Amino acid sequence: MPVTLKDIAEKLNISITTVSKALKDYPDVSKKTKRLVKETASLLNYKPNSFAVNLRTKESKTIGLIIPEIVHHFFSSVINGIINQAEKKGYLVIILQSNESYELEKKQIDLLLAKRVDGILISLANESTDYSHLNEILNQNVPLVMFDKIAKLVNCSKVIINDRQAAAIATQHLIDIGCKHIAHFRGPLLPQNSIDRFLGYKKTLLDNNLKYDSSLVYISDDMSFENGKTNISKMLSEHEHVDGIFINTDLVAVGAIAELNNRGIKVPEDIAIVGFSNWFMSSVISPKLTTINQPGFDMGKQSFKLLYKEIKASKKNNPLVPKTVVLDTDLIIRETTSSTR
Amino acid sequence: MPVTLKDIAEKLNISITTVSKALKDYPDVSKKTKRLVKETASLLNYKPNSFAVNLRTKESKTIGLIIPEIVHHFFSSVINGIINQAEKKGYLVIILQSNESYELEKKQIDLLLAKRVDGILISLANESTDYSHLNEILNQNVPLVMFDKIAKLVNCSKVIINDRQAAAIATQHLIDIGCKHIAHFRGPLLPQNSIDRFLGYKKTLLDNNLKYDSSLVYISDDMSFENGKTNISKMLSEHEHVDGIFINTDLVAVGAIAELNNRGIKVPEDIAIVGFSNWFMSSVISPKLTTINQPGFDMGKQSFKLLYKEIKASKKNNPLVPKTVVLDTDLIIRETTSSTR
DNA sequence: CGATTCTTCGAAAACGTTTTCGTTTTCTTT
DNA sequence: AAAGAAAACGAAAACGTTTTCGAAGAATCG
Repeated sequence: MPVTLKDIAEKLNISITTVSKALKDYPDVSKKTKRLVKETASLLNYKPNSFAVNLRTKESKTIGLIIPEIVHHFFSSVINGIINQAEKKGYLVIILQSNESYELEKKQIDLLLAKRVDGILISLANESTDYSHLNEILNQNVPLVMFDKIAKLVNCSKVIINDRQAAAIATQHLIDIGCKHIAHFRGPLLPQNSIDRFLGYKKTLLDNNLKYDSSLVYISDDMSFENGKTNISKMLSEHEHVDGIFINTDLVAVGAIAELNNRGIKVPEDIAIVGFSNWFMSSVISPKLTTINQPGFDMGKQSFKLLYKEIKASKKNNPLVPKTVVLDTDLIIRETTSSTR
Repeated sequence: MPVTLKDIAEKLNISITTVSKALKDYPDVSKKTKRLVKETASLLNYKPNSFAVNLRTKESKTIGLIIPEIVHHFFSSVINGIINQAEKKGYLVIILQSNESYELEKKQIDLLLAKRVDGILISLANESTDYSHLNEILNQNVPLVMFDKIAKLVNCSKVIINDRQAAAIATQHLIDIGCKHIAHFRGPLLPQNSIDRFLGYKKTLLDNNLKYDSSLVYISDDMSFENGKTNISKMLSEHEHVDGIFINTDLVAVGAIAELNNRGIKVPEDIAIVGFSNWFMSSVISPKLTTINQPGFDMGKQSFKLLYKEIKASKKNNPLVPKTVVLDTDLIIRETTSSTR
């Protein structure tokens, strides 16, 4: 049987109240009894019963995290950042997966609300277009912070990168090294990310007086390695003089490079490539991929920091104005855009 | 304010007891009141206060998971398997990271015990050689299951692969395709995994009447990409006619391949390579890596299943004999060992 | 020494649920 | 209609903690 306050109290012949207060350094307990209590507490190896503490204090020092998928370099980096930061503040993290499904996302939120977590961090599933489940969180006065894949319309704090700007930098880089006919492999139509990256690509072309040709934009529905290969094949059969491609995600870019290698098309000499996300694999393939670094760890860290502030404010019943943090990305130049062109 | 049993009771002018029993379908409540209670419960959107339930039932339907690192393809697959299976049984998962540090591992265990999770899943840090912290878990009667990186001496259930056999299969494959001088890049000295893989390699050489040469065994301390490159360099300067390498982990193998590519040494024509783990990247590099598939998702699934049984048994105060589940691995033959040799 | 202020302690309520066990009500049977 | 059995309900304790508020004892001051 675990030892309780009562056990300590009986052993010392004092009241439970005094024991509790002694352990929490209340001013109305004498130094002597404090010492006595603390000694026997550690002697008996006393650990407060967190269930009782939760019930009494109405908080569990636990937060929930919902992400589209765990097995994904970017998201696991985010998780890492969140857990690290949370631990520093004494919070534990329950992780759930939406598998990019709206229904599942909804269910996971219900689970977390039922568990009465102190706050929720979420990156939306691609499918999610209805936001009632998110507003449900806010209605119950549970602090909420969204990151990466967000819904602009939901009134909560957010942590994102400037996708549009990052895409512009990537595209500009291709232009700077001399590319004239730049294609784009974009992500699915819905998520804000792929829309913004596409817009950044398009605007940069126009800003540089290059013509925008919609037939040079290919969609990768599932952002897979295969997608990269098939998109390249399609592109090569439809266009002759493409000399650069900005590709939404590294994985797709890696597929594209593999197919180009197969066909004996030289990267970057014939076609230069810029990816997006800086997955680990990008630096170990050949040629190494130039890409946009997406700061996953930092995004996790910032997200928790924001949530933490909200939790503290909400305890004081002191609503906080939602805030959006935009993180810097940077262009990592590697072999797929550099060499003697 | 969240609605409680009391609210429902007052609204219907019955006792809290009856409300509670009605919601849980006790037999001594009439069908009529059950209907009434359930109706108003969903009307008021009643959600049981999990803190109170935890305190009363002494369980939280939450388990803890400690792994060396999250940003790692194999471990994130394991996490995925665990979370998936746990959810099916109504359990949530708190994830912590040991960063391969013994001290941190100890601290994380304390955190989980303080939270009073219903059970703990752990894969050990490489550093861990002292097991008192693990026995502490067992002493407190908290169910414990270890997976992948285990301690044989701790008396709990375990889920592992047969590292020795897998290494034997990998080495035999190299022999079968004609390799005569096979090197081994092993992991650190401590973890059981790298010991077993080394032993599998050695035994297979001897079984095939090839001589075992300890100078052909190189250690990768941190199992990194760089490790692979430096090991190759060292090996090439010390040995001339190595024609095959069995490498403990895919990442190291990828580094090795990169260095061999740099030096114009052909894989697999000059040197064939077999990796270990089947990380995602292994199938996207060139040449594609032959490797041992380590079933991460399934390992997570089996680990939770075992833990679940232990939790149920422990509730009945009915100790369970620890069991060790050994999962199958398979050899995935790709380009680094196949071609026209 | 009496009155006042500090210092130190403890009784008790509260958090919301589950469950035991006794009581009341209803139904069946003769 | 009385007695017994069955069905339906509720009082109360318990889980272990936190915190308010009052009281007792010790110290201070005039």
